[in-house]
Amino acid sequence: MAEKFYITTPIYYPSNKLTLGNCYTTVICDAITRYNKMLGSDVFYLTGTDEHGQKIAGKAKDAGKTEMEYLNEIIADAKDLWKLLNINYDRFIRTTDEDHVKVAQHVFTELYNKGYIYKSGYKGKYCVPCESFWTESQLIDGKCPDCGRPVIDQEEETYFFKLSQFSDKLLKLYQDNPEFLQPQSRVNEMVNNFIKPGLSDLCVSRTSVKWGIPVPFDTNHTIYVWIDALTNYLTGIGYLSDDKSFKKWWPADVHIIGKEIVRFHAIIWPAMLMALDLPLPKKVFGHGWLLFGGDKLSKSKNVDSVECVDPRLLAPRYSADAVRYILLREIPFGSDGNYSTETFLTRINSDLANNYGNLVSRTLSMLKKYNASVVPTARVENETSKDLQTIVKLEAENAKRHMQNLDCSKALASIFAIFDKANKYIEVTEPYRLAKDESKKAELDSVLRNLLEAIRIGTIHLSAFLPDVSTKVLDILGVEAKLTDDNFYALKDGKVLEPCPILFPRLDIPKELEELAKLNKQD
RNA sequence: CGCGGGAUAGAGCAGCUCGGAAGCUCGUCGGGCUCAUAACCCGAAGGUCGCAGGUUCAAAUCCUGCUCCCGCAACCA
Repeated sequence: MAEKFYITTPIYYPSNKLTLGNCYTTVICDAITRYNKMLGSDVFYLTGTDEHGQKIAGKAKDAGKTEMEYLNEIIADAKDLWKLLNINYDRFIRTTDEDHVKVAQHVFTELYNKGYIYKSGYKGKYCVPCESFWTESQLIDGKCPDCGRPVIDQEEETYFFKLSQFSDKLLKLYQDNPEFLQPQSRVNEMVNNFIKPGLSDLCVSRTSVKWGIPVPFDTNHTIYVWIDALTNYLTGIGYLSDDKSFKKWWPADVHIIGKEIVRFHAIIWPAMLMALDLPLPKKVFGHGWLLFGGDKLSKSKNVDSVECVDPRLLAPRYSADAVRYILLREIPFGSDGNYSTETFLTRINSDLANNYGNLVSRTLSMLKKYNASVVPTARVENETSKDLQTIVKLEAENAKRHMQNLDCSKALASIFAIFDKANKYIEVTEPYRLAKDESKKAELDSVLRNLLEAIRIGTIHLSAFLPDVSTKVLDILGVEAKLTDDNFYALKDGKVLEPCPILFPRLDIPKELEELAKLNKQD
């Protein structure tokens, strides 16, 4: 019986088109999904969008559209983007989906009936034109941080969730389950910043925000973001609508999120689930950010004007695999990482074109020249071949181990160590020299065979990360993307291999930078 | 003293838990090879490991103080 694995991205806020930063989380989850499937797990991958709130309503109004008109356009773009990047999600959930509205309302009512939600008042600084509440600390020079206009004291009737009751339970959760929130530093942050000082009750409804899900028993209120957004993880797998599915998938195995929303997922979300008597997710992982020249890539900052970071432009030009690769490889998992177009292009050249692409190319080329493209059967074992096999197996194991820790970056480093070793193996064995001596034919065949097997094993692992190129190579080799046993010789003896096209053309980086800058200006 | 993270070769990072000859990738320079996508392989240059003290036979690694950068700071995802 296959093990189940339920993984989620956050639901993104579509106040603008999704960014490369959103792609980061989504691609990571996709790679983890594919890898786990390859290991034989039964995986459910949920992603989607959080579509309510003041900002969306305002954006739609500015564009002269209804909320749904506005949202449908952005969501269509998001889905196109995921298609472009080969994202294999199982469901794209929208908080405006009918089943989700029911879940959010059900959860709100349930919490109310259980006595975890009560009605009270919320006092705060209010900006009338923006229709937004702000805290004292958010104000800039005592004025609205959004529009810079003066704010007034205002009280609003709201419902509160008794978050304050959960401090001890959350502390115990972290203590009993060190795996629950990762990386570990995030736990300290939560405990020191929020739990130790004491949790306050949480405002869970608004009367001032109209674009939202109505509180079912008090329709003057809309359900505020927390209950609306977080419960998507329940809706996505059939809570209330498909009991069998829900029982199969819940609890989530991991919520992959950005570090900016750790608080919601590590404090509010488990508290809500405890109140509902539902099992808690097994793990919440708060990853770092894609930094762009030291800044966070955000929807509000106009980084596009500085450099091209639009995946919609990069993926068609350099392949989805290349975009996936830079995201998965360059940022150490759990920390922030720097992104720049130059790094991106350099990685394509050095890792994808030179290391991997060229390895495949030179191997198949030698196979064609020296053995008529036929997979050789000879197996002359010696120290060199054993060394290659040892490293390949070791790094394959390392990749697997890193993926158990969700660390795509390190897993890819291990996989590329396989290709690196194969390139060195060619240097040591000098097949082109063996080819000149007919008495060395068996040795030559053996070298070619070992190279093909190393490529096969590395590429199988790679297929979770770079599905397009891996499929191409594995098709040529005639094997499936399955992590099987440790057998080094799995290719079919005597199979004739088709020639391989250039997998990643080498780029002229200065020229590409120039062209990208031009394309960028046109937008 | 609000909390957390960071400061290591031109760039990006690892090493710090459990002190013991400073490592990886890219770039630069030199050499080799020729199967390959001017690719591949080998070698070299380049660092007072943020600053100042302390512990120790020995500190990037432990302790103390300081400087600078980034994020969070409760209802802004």
